[in-house]
Amino acid sequence: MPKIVDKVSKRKEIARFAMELFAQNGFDRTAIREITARAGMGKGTFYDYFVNKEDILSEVVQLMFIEWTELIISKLKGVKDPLMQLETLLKEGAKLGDEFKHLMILYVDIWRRSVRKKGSKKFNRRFQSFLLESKKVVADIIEKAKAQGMIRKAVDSDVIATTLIALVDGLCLHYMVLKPEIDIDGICQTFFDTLLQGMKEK
Amino acid sequence: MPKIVDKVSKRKEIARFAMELFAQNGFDRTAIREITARAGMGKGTFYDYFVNKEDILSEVVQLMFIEWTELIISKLKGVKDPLMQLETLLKEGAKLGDEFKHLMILYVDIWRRSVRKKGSKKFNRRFQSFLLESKKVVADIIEKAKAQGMIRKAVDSDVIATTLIALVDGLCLHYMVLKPEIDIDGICQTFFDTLLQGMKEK
Amino acid sequence: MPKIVDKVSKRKEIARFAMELFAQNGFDRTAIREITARAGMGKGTFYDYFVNKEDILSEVVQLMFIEWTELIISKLKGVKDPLMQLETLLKEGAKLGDEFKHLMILYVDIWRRSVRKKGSKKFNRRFQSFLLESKKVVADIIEKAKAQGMIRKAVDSDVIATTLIALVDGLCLHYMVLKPEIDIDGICQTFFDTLLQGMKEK
Amino acid sequence: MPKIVDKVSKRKEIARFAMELFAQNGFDRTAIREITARAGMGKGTFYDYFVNKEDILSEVVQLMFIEWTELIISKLKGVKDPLMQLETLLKEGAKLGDEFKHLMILYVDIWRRSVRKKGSKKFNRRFQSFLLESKKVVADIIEKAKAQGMIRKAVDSDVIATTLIALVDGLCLHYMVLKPEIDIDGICQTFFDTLLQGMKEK
DNA sequence: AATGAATGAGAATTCATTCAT
DNA sequence: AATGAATGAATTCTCATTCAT
Repeated sequence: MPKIVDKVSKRKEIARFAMELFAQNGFDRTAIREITARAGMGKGTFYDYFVNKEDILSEVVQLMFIEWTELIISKLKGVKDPLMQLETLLKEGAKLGDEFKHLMILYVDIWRRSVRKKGSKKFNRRFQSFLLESKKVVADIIEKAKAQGMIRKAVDSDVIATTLIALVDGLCLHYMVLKPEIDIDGICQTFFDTLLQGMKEK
Repeated sequence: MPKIVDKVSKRKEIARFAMELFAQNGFDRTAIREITARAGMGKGTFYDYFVNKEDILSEVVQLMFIEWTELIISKLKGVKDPLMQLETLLKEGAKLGDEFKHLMILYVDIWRRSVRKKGSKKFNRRFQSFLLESKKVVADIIEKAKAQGMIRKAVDSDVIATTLIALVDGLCLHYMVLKPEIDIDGICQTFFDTLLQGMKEK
Repeated sequence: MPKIVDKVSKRKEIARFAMELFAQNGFDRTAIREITARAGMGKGTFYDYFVNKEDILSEVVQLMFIEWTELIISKLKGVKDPLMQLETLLKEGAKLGDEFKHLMILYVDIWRRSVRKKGSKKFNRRFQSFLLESKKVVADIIEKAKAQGMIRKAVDSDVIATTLIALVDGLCLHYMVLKPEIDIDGICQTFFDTLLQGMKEK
Repeated sequence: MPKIVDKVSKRKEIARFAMELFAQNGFDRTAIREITARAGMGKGTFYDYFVNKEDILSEVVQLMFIEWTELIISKLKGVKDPLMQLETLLKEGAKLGDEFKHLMILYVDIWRRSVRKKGSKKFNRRFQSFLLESKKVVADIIEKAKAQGMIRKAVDSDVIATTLIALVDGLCLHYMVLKPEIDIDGICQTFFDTLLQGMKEK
């Protein structure tokens, strides 16, 4: 009997190495050879765990999703007030590309693939789930704020969640490119105050 | 020095063909041969106008900027009320990837390159200018709204402009990936109303 | 030594699965993994029964020989007259590639290997036996025709058998490639009549 | 202006090198690298002349056709009597694999590809033309024999030509595999005499 | 005896870039 | 100035075979 390998966990293990490389050089510019070399295995073994290069992306997306979520959760840890949570999310989210540039590079790569509709079914499905779940997390926070009477009941939590999430992504991108010329904290603070004003009970 | 002028305009001419191809297939997946073939010239001639493949990107960014700006201007044409202009900008901007998917593909490609800091100096400078100028256009509209007493004087037009621009980019991306599951018009409308509420005189 | 017997019969069993695959995709394009998968065994086990990939070919040749022979016998079943048997052999043989294309693909693959002298000793020996035995079957029919006074005693049954067998193979090939443009039945009929004329008592 | 190359003649030149290699090792077992190495050029240059590996086969088939035809013509040169020509054709044809084993190996490779219908349109068309033209040459000789009253007018020259060509191919194959055990000259002589008997005026 | 994990040589193909003309 | 012929490094992927368990 040969050594029995947990294919699922080895997939994840390889994907973790791949993620590092994709983050550094992008998906297209990372060769299978590099991935397997870093994982300390033979080139051919890759294909025992992934049907082709594309296949590893969906695994990496899942990994990034987990990493991303853990990051956000750690940022929100200790913040109790729902409104403060939203503000933190915006501020910290916008700066994510600063602290975790490698993740951001991978993230944009994924956006690019997804926009071009080049990815596999599995890849696209996973990425969409990621986006939708992120939105749900934010919507839940807004609902809590509503429940605590901090903002109007009429506020559409889904709409605000969608826009906040999109805004975080947008700011993240802009901040990365314009970094020194932008006071990201001030911008987030001021904008959030203005939006909050609009969400409060008149 | 008429020869110099020729070089410059030929650069632009070639870049226009390149832009079409980059928009279709992305930068990496477009071969020099394809560009020169479409431009009706020999493959080697490319290197008389660009030092390498990377070099053509900065030219293309400028072109995209012009195209992009003209697009936005045409969308805003006829809209007189500054607030309506902002709303239109948001709504139409978010849907740009729908109507002009090819431009969007190119746009994300450029974001990717820029975030990775892989581009040339010239390329990055041009892209930054593009972002800053876009923001300025929006800020001017907000200033007009302030001048007409539609919103509070205290509103920071630069901050709101920055966030709106970033939001447009973010929504654009999300919309492209989640298209069928998102009521983009409704979202933009509701969000803008809320934000506006926060910007109005109490 | 029951184990020995097991090995032999398992060889044949595996070879039967291999034959199907070789017939479909050719020897070179069939992977060991496909064979073992279809045989419901582990990939490594293959090498407990065959020294290498080449080794399975000789087993397959033998199998094909049996299949082939059964096919011919079934075609001749019911035909009593030796001359009619020869005619049937020619007609049906030439059309074999039509009805049993998969066998034909395998057959040509084997010819190719044999002509190139790339095969193992065992493989070549088996293939030669196959050809010689086929000839013998035909020669026997001719002898019967001679015995019944249908053709001249002077006819060299070995020569005619050799040429008829070769002709069947040749026609089979040509028919497969030129199929729609060839009236194979008419050709066989006319040719056989002419040859028969030459074999009959003057 | 760069060096101007006659693409058509260079194609043929490369194909000639390829033919040698295909003849030795078969199409599948010949790497592009080997072809270009023998042709004294870089690996990439191959694709300036052929769209892919398959593409060179049709060129090689044409080459083989020419070589084959010249061979047959040289064999028939000096033979005036049409019947003798047919006999020569049969005898020499059957032995072709002996003298020109390399061509034969290539020939069987081509048969294999054609039977499997794996080849490109161009390849298949060329091979079919080759077969049909060969048949026509033989049919013409038979017509001449008829014209000179050597055989019955009623003989169907097309049918006999088709079978003779097929027989040559079949014998060639059998002879290559069974060589030492076969008196090919005797077989051809005897068979042809018998067939001739059937074709003569009663 | 049986197995499947691991391997790496080797295949076809692409393409930015150079350079002789 | 313009060109296209030539190149070779690099890429993805396949698969017969080995071997530890």
